[in-house]
Amino acid sequence: MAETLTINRKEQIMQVAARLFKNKGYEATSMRDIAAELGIEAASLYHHIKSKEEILTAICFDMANRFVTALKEVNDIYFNAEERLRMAIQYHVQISCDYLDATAVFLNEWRSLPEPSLSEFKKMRDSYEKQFRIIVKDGETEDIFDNVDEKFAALTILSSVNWIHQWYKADGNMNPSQISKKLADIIIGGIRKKLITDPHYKP
Amino acid sequence: MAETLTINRKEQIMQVAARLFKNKGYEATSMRDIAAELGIEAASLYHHIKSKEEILTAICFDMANRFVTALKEVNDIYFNAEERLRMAIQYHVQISCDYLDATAVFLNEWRSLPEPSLSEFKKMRDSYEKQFRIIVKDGETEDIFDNVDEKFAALTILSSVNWIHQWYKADGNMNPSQISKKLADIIIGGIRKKLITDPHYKP
DNA sequence: ATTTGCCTACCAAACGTTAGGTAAAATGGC
DNA sequence: GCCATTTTACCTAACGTTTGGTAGGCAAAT
Repeated sequence: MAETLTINRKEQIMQVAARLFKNKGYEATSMRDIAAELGIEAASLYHHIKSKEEILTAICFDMANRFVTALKEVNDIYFNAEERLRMAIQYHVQISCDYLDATAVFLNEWRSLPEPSLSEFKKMRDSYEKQFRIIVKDGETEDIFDNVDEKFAALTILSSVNWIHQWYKADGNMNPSQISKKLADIIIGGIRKKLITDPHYKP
Repeated sequence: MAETLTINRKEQIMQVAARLFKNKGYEATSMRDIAAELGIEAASLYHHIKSKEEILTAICFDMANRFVTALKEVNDIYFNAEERLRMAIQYHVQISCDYLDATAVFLNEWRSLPEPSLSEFKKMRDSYEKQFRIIVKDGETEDIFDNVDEKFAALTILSSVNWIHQWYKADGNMNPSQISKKLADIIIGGIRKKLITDPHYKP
């Protein structure tokens, strides 16, 4: 979550919670843990938030909306499949790096969402994944991508980008733009149509 | 875990626990949950196992050893980097599919391991990842792989194979061998050296 | 005077686990 | 095969601790 000069207590709670949820897991993080990080008592958190579940729900749906909105933008601005895929990966990587903690929570802790949020979340996630499938399918139609199983390709793409929260460091030697370019190169290189004149190519 | 005709109670506990840990998470799964699945009382579990943590530790280290052993075999049997990488992916995929529940626990629940198991686990995991890096590096030396950042490539490879537990179904339309071949094709296709005669290639 | 944001005290429920007991199964001697 | 003894695998009851959360109070800020 983006840093501002002064943030209110609720926002502090969300940020600390996201960090602790990422590192320990939602279930293993107590309200007393969160409060201690903020230098207050657990009961005081309830002045600002309704419940522990409210925190998790907010983090997960905030991230879901970011990813969905970014992908919509990609589809609105770009037209050919390779560009869309590159940009989709780039946006996804950028958001993941900008919101590392919340992304980790989004990816790993949704199982603890209460119903009906859980079902709703799964729908959003499935819809997001389907968009990647459509892009791959369009690439095949445009004769630029191999005839891969587009569900498989989409899952592979998403799985490779969804691990960044485990190793990315803002002060590391790769920035989000470089990461997304390298990732896109590998993935797109892997699903792009090959010519038989390529002596390294084995069908 | 492989199915045998009759398994003892301890093995039943491990299997049920792995399934529940995968679906609900370790922390959110109580001993009463596990016992209920087996039709007994939670206190009865302690006749067969020492503690909840013992279950998690056993699952995680059992899987770690499987992956490590398989990779060692790959390195002993195969010699060129592409073959090693293909086989490493194949073994990894096969094990993941054979032990879906335990793999998910291995990948997602290690954070709850007690010390010193946690530190030991991280070492094993880092060592396993380093082996993938060596394979990629060797491929560059053999002039078959692009000059990619081998840490990045290894992480990308592992991230793409480590999502299978989320969507693989034994009765689906792809078996582990097909999955590993497709995955290896995409990944290796993505990191393989390209010729400038390839008209689709943009440096 | 009212609002805000914290505190302390407390609650009911849930947790992993221990201890003692008992019935059924297994074992070994005859 | 029978029987006494031992072992096994469960049960109930209970423990100490932790959890998410409520309620009332108070001091500082508005």
